[in-house]
Amino acid sequence: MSERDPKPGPAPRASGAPPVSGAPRAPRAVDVAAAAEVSIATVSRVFNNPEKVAPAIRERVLATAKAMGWMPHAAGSALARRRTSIVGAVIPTLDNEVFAAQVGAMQAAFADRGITLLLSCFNYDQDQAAHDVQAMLARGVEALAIVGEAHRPDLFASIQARHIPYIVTYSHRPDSPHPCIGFDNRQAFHTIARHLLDLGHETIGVIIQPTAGNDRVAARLDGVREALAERGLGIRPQHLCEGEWSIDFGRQSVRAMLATDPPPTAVICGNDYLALGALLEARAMGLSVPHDLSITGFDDIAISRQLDPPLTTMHVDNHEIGRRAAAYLLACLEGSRPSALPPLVPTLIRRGTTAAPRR
Amino acid sequence: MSERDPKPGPAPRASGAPPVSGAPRAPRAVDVAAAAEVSIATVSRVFNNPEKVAPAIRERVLATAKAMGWMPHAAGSALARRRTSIVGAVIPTLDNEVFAAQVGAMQAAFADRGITLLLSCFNYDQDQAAHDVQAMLARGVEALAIVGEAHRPDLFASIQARHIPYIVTYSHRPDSPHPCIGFDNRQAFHTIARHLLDLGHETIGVIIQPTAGNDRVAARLDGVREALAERGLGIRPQHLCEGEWSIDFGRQSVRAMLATDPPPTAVICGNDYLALGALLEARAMGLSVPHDLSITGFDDIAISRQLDPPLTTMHVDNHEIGRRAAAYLLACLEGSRPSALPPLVPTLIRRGTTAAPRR
DNA sequence: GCGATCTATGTAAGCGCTTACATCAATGGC
DNA sequence: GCCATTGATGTAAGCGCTTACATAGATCGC
Repeated sequence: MSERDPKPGPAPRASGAPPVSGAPRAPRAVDVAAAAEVSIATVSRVFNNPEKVAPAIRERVLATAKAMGWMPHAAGSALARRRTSIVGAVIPTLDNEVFAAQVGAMQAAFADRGITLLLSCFNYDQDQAAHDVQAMLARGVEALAIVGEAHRPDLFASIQARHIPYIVTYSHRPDSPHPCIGFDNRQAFHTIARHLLDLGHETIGVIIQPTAGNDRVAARLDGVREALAERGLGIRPQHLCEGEWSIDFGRQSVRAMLATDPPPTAVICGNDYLALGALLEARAMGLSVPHDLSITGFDDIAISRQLDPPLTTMHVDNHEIGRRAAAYLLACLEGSRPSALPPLVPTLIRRGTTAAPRR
Repeated sequence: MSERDPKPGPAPRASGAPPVSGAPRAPRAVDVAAAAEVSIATVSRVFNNPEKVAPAIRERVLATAKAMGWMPHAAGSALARRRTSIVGAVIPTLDNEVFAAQVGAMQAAFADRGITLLLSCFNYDQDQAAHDVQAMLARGVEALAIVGEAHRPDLFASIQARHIPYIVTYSHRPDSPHPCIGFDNRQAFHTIARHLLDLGHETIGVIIQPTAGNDRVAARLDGVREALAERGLGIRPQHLCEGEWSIDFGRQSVRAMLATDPPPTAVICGNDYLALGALLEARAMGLSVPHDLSITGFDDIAISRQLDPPLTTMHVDNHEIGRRAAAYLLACLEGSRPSALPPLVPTLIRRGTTAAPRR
């Protein structure tokens, strides 16, 4: 057909010639097309619209591709199709089983739809989170799930500028500007505190993660304060320990608290890891739990039920959060505009670490 | 210059015109170039070879890009550059803190070099693993880290066909055909068994993960058998429980074992979760650990040290495995061909759950 | 002061793929 | 039996970016 006038310029790579040296290039669609004696378009159709290709040819192409070990290269198709089939998940850390479970569930849900999950762990560092989101946007993620809403405003701004669907997980505020799937942290801790108050506790300690830059944790503390206030009580400063969640921090906090006068008769912990530490240390100090000290956790991680005594905590179904987040994003990607998501309701699991205070 | 003869065909998108409807398209390099009054090549250089651009222009382009919220789109650059800057990690599950730690460490190491980590959890299913690897290859991963070497042969074959570097983690056999970073599972369990034998135990039970399709676990069992055989001992069938690793399986196994006659005086567990279950159940049954029953774990997960009594186990530095795997792959990507990797040596941590058997 | 050398920038050719449109053969209606 | 359909396949135009090479000033040596 139309001959293009040969211009000076880089000599076109002689595509038929064997590679000059070393590593054999990966096969491309055009190679498969040549080998199967069809056009490149047909090869593409076999993989994207198989019903549009005659069965005989389809099989031949499939066989050829398999023999050559060829699969459509994602970068090329992403470009042509303007769809990367990648979504991103932004979580604080994999070291907490709670987030690992969410990621696992999302990954499974997306994999079913041929969507790849990109993961970022921001280690509770807002700058890291903002940076990671940028990187994900550059990678062309089509949707984003993010733990918590206490992030730099430009993080959300840059997502919104791209008009891609996103969802905040592990948190739920009715008046949040963001779509979110999770539970009401304040309400949950209100429930826990109420449980202890109803048992007759009046001096209640709190061991909690750092509240700065963590909306979920701040809400939890508020929930406790609110419940106590309703009974005319408060948290004494010496009964409030805030620090990195870890079993060790739970241990040292409970030890410090029990050295105060009067000591608390119950301790509310921001998560199960802290509660675990509190429980182990209390027992190591020779206290009887729950009679000398009641302890509550949050999340209901796997070991909590196994402890002696088993931990009273609130159960959160993190796999369900992951699944619902994935379902929401998937729905958005398919064009529907899902309506407000109902919050999950964590349930109080009364086990062996709470009881009425000793008189 | 050379006019191309206008042919019938799709009308070129009037790129200057505002989008006809709805969603504003994401800005492209060409838009930034136009706005900054430079060529598209200069824009690209600003982001890839900034030193080749005059400072004044560089700043102008940077400012324009920022104002427009533009970043080079990964799919486009991957294609042009023939480098995706993606590597894949293939692990059994995130529910085990051991693998979560490896992934976390790798992710951090790669992120430093601008490399994105793609994650797949194959849930101990070999077909899933093979499938996931295919998907990753299609995504253009430039390297791959895979837990264990008990995989379908075509999994390794397809990696090798692509000539991309890979590494097997959490396992180390001197005679493995694959580069690997990990430890000698057989040796490690030989050490554990020896520890118990040296304490005077002769009736030793084993609670272990399914060995089928799991080279690491099979090697562990071999290690125990070998150590016992050296003393003329063996594992009685009723003292060998093989099943899914979970705290509950540890519990029920120990209960079953203790109902046999004679019961074992020590139990070797395939990992800390199983040991945890064994310890909790033994205590719940009123036994004194370690005097009535010695228990060992493997991995040294976070809670193990915190238990009462603290668990005797072997410590494996999984973050280190992740870091080394990442370092190895990074080195390969930079062209060097690192030599054989030395195995890590897990260390026996004698804590409170092992002692001489009661006479 | 003039050609040789550099340096900064622009031009355009792909990277590997998808897909709108063109084409061509086979089919069916009347 | 001929034209309008229909269905299968091919052609070629991008998708957004990088980079080899071309080019045009600026700089420098003698």
